[in-house]
Amino acid sequence: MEHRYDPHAVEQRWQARWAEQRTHEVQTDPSRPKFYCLEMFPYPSGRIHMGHVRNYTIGDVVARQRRMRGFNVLHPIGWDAFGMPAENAAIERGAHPADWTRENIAYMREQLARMGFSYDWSRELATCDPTYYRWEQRFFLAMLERGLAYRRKSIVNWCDRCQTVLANEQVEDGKCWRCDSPVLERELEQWFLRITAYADELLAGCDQLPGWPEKVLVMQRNWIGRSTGAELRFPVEGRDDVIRVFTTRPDTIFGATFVSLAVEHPLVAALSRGTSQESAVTAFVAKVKAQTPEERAEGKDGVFVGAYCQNPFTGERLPIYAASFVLMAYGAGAVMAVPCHDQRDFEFARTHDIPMRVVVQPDDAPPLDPAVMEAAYEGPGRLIASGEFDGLPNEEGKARITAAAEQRDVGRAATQYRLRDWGVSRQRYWGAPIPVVYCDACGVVPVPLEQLPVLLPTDAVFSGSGGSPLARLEHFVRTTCPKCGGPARRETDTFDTFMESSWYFLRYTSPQDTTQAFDPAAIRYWLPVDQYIGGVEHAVLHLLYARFYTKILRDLGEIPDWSEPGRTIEPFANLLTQGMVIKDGAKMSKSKGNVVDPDYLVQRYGADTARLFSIFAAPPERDLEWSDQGVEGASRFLNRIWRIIARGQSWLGAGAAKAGDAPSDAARALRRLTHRTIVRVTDDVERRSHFNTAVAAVMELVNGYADQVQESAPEDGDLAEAIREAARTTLVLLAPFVPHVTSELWETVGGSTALAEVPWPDADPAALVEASVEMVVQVNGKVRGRFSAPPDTSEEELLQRALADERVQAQIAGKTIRKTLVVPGRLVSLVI
RNA sequence: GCGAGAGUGGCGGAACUGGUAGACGCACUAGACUUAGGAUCUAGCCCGCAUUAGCGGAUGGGGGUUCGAGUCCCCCCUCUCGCACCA
Repeated sequence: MEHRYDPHAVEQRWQARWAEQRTHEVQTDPSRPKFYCLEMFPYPSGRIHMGHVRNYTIGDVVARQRRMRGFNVLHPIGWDAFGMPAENAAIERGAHPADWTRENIAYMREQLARMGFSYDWSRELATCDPTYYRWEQRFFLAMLERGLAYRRKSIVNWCDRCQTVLANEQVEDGKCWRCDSPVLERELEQWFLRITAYADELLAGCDQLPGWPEKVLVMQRNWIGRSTGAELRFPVEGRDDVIRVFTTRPDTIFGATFVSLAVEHPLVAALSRGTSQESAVTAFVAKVKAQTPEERAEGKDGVFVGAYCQNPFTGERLPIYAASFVLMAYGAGAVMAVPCHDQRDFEFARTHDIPMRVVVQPDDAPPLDPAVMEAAYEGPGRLIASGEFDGLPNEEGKARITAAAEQRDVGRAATQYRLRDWGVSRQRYWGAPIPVVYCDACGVVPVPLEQLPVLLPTDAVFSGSGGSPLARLEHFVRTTCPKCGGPARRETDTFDTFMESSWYFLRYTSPQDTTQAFDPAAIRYWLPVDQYIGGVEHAVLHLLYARFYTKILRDLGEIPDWSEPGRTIEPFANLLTQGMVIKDGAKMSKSKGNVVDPDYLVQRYGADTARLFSIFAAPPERDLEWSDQGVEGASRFLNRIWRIIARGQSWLGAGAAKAGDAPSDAARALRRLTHRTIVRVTDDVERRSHFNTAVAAVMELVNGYADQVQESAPEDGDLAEAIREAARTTLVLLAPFVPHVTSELWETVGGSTALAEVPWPDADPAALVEASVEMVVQVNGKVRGRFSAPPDTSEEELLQRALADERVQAQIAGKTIRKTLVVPGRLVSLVI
């Protein structure tokens, strides 16, 4: 072996061997237990960054450890290859998005290989490949057929910079998730997927994912935003129209004193027409529509529309207002206003001088008086001034009033969701074409299955303006109607790229299949993903879409349902959301100039050091603060192990010495340390996902024997054997973290099989037994002494030994012992 | 405002079910080896007082439960993230 640790030579050697022997390729093999380990696939932006290094190292540790555990481990990689940066590159430097993407993939593939990640490269896929997206086009047609995909004109989020529509999930703080420019509203014909039809199932699934971080589940539940209540109908005075409102508080119907409509509500214009309010309403609507969403959120403006409706329960005449805070997109775009029991209505009523009526009176409180109330009362209580419902607890009132509304045909129970259908049309080139054509005679016509895939043309021109490049390609746009044979035009929008990332993890199970999207047997064997790892930024976007897609593909019959009876199908059993890599307090980014290039790290220290640092510096879910010295420390540790093995190589590799009848204390102690470390590391990796403490435990082990490794073996044969075991265990336990250097050293110590094939060790319970444990003596809760005793010492004896301790004696001298407590194996507690 | 999470040495972080607070690493200090070392090895390293044993204090602040609290309960403060007029 080399005397000096040369990471490059070592890493090249092992990477070449793994590639040559296809070490990490796997087959679907139902005779073996499986483990599907997946990291969120990268966008081929050009080069990998530290976030990738961290994400993929965590995944690789899991994958390699589970392999050693005997699992058949699927650990694939691919490329989320459609998307805007490719198109922007085309606009900026004239590179074709396809070429730009291909070159980036080639480079990043090399980078990942240099990190030593144990992927099954035979399963690599890229979403821009027609052999991939053709299946997506087919899924879409199937959804279309079942009404799960539909087209409608709608107000959409428009990013002017990206020249495209954004999904609700892609609007952050009123800004584009990608480029941060303000999002505008536009009215466009768009394709939607009916994710709202799956709202309840998606919600139910949240309760069946114990392996997910609570934080992510909470975000998903909030995003779906289910609320239950009633839809009530308010007839408009003097017209046939009816205003439908959604309310979660049907119990307060007797307190409704006005009704508010969104400015976009069709009745606003209709009702005000011809009244004295018409001009005021027109002006107000124009003003509100011109406001940005933030401006709109500022105030609680409104105007009387000049008409009245009728409270369906009291028959009372209620004025109708147009109000800025009512959202057309939620519920029916209309609200029944109960000032005394809703804070917004309260404020609105105060400014517009609208009457207020208390209908819920809290128990054990003085009667509420609208004249002196400073805020709406939104808590529980009993109904008052509510006719036949008086005296009911308000929760019961909800049910009773809803039932009554149904009986009188003025309303019904209703559920609302915050979740909107997923708009999937994008006015961009670099995406999967939406497989429909428009025919003047036949309308919207799906492209027949046998004509799939609709290929993305390669000869588009990228100017960055004038809309989608596809729309300007006559040869693409112009086609014939599959139904009538007449002239027709192709859809020129492409799919949102989240369409591709919503099912890639399924395709990995049979990526080369040209006859079907998925091989059911492979899906049944591999799914669900046992461990999914990625950034929290996908908590709602990708992770919600992927869950939705899985359920929809089940319903389309594309995949078998792998879920247990009574549970909903879920793609990812366990989710680990890793934190960001930050430097100088900020996320690494080009614009901040605080980027550390993984290539530089690998060049200077080697991949193993980069891997070790990114694992050791912080627990995975927390942010990792970059530290140059921390990297040095990781490198130093690997060098240290190298030196230790090198020093003892003449005897560390020798065969097992005969164990003596009565091993020395030193030998026994080291064995105990070795096996305790096995327990800790196994638990940290398999159960806790605390990889940083797993590494720390191995460091402690190394500290426990390092100085005993000299050029020749110690005289004590049992100790020599204990050291051999400790050194080998070090390499085995570290193998998932730093696979190259440990593989190399494994050869040095005479490992006969490749380290990656060595079974993960089990601790020997006998070795864990301690000859004696250290006991602590507390006096009034403070540690005053300690002694060693065999673990099976009786409580009385422990107490006697505690009392005999000199320092304890000093503390209790002249005092009365009022209470004693013995916790065997831990401590003796005295109260004086 | 609502929801989730977090506040522990100079720093990253340990302490999983209440039981020796600060593992492991970084930085720092001293020493050894050295022509030299940012290499390596040895020792020290929460704070204060004593410095040889010891004593007192300390996990954002304040209360509480307990023989015993970083850990459990209540109140408050700060930070991070998410959602924010959702009727």
